[in-house]
Amino acid sequence: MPRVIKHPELRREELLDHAQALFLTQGYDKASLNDVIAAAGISKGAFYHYFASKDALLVALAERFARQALAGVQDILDDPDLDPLSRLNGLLAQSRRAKIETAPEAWALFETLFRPENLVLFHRINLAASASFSPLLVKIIRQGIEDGTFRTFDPEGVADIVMQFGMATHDIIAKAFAGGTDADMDVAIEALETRVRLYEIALDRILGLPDGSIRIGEPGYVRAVMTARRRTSAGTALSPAPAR
Amino acid sequence: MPRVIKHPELRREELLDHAQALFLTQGYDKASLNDVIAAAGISKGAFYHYFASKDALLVALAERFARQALAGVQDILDDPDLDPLSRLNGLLAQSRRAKIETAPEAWALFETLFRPENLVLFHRINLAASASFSPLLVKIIRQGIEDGTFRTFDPEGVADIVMQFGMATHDIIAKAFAGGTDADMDVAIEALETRVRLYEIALDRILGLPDGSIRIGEPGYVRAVMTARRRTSAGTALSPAPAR
DNA sequence: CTATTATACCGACCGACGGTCTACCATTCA
DNA sequence: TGAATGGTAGACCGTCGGTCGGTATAATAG
Repeated sequence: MPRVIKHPELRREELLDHAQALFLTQGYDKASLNDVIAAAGISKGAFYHYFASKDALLVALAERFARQALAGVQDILDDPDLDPLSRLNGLLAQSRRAKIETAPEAWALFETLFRPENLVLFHRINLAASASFSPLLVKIIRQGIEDGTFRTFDPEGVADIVMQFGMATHDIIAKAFAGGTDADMDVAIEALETRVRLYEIALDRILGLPDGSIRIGEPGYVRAVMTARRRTSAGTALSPAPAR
Repeated sequence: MPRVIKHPELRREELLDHAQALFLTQGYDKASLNDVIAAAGISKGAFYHYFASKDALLVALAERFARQALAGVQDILDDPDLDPLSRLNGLLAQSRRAKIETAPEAWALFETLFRPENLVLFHRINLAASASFSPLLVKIIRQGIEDGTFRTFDPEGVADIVMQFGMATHDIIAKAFAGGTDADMDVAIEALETRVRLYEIALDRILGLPDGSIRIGEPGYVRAVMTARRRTSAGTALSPAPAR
């Protein structure tokens, strides 16, 4: 193997890129370190120069995901004109938009992330995301309580519920696409649509808001987005490698 | 090694017992098949006579857990005199009671189950439990809607939320005990107490009930149980094996 | 009471895994 | 020019989940 020397940060990012592709397509356990280093065109020694273990690679990957997700909502966080309810709605809607509408690979990513073989990876991302987002949610909720918009005695608890609902929604989205036929998917979309409505109303009531205040997405939004996706990107999803 | 022949069902249960102990103390990944068969005093060949893979062992274990949990609430399910709200409350309270108050090993189990190394095992149990319990919850909620007690348009969604809340509570309980000092734990208990109250109110409102209808446990219940636990069973928890 | 088949069990063995280690090459700075 | 440094290579190690050929016991049939 020829010896190629690259800028360390570039190497690191490359490793994360290849690890991401392999972990998502094959799962964390099934994708071996040898696969990763082969894809990156690098030796074992070089790998262990950058990461202490396979697990450390996973953690770094999860952190990168969380960082990217945070960057995606930074504008909403920074906007000084937003009241707490609008900011919360913006966050909820954006988290949906970012993962469904934007970069095709981001969608493929979420479609893939909920497969059982990616449980560990998903959990790590979840941890990293919770660590980043929960404090922000708590802050928003606290502001809402102060200015009288929200009414609750447990901001942290509500923030957790918001995160849970968000994750549950993604889970359902993934399952909707996992189903085979178009008819299956229509059923799944319908279920998702009502589920999102339930989450909206649940959050309204938990936060002491009038029904209809929390808007994760307009009614019909999910169906519109997903049928659009279905048209434009059939086969875009990351698929498991055919053989090993 | 002498050849000992046992009744197949007994052997199978024994294998599950040893697997349970090892998976919980060391985690599914860290506990090797060799550990399991050594503990069970059995050969590799014998193991693969009973289970197709290590994963199959995990699935069987998860199913056994779910079966036991279901058995623990069978009386509430069967009681013909319970109205939907009482039945739901009974289920919620019992799920807490069973796992906190009863058999010491059951408690140690739940304390252990939330450790990161048991993620996979936990997830499998969760799946099995959801499969068993969700339909029952849905049925109860449907009845409540029919007789006018509950008001919601998505019984399945509400059932999911109930399960989520239940699991989240266990998570918090485990963390409360994981903390080191007594002061840490007092804080954790307080947090758990308010969190349970939040879940109660959230479910009230999601189900269109007056606040205070859902009772997961009396106020102060968590503190009482956990301090009792702390006195009687310090060190009962399953601890990781010291070395390998 | 055999003969035969089915069942429970054994343990050597396999390829692949994550991880370690030594050697070595390329650059930098003395 | 040469020593030090940090990135890189790949042989190697112990262990893992899983396979396989075989053996002992139990069950059934003739």
